[in-house]
Amino acid sequence: MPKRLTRAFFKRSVHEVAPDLIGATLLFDGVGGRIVEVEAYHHTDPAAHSFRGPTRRNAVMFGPPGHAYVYRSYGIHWCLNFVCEPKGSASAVLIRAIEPAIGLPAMRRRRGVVDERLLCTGPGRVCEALGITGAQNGIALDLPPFELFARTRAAEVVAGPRIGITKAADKPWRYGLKGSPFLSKPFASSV
DNA sequence: TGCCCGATTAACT
DNA sequence: GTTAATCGGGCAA
Repeated sequence: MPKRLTRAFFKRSVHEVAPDLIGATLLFDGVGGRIVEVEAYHHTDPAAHSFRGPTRRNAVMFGPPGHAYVYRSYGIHWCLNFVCEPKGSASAVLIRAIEPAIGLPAMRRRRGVVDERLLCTGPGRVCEALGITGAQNGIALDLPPFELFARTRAAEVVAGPRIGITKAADKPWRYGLKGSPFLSKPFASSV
């Protein structure tokens, strides 16, 4: 049986937690799969929502680690983050893609597509497939309906520049499972 | 207050 | 390749 991730797992820098999440299993209300792509947003990072201080939207980022930060992107989509580091540091990991494994019918119904590669490849798609909305903003990651399990085997993690940002776009803070067909975009570097 | 832009996606030409 | 959908935050006026 895989080991559950506790709140202590998130009491570290996003730059440690983010690569460790690759290969971990994320379930929401019994639906989900392995995390194959994430991005780290440190509070000193100009691209992070928390960079300019607390607002009503990003308040959860300034709270305790091990909780979900869910925000609306482009006024349309929901994006799921895991808050990291000691309380107040305001750093988080964006969940960008999942390999669908459990609850495929529910994901297909919510997404309105059949192709597995279109179910959870992208931050907005992950939330739609799992049924996550702003209603889940601030809830704990170690309690239902969330279930998180550590990876059972070592994962080959690749890193590269983050997607869809203009500030600090050169920083290689996007992490992925090497060779996964469920990445939202391929990683440039091989080997 | 008003205007521009953004951690996106799907549906166009 | 481009563009619409749609809203919170930052910043100028």
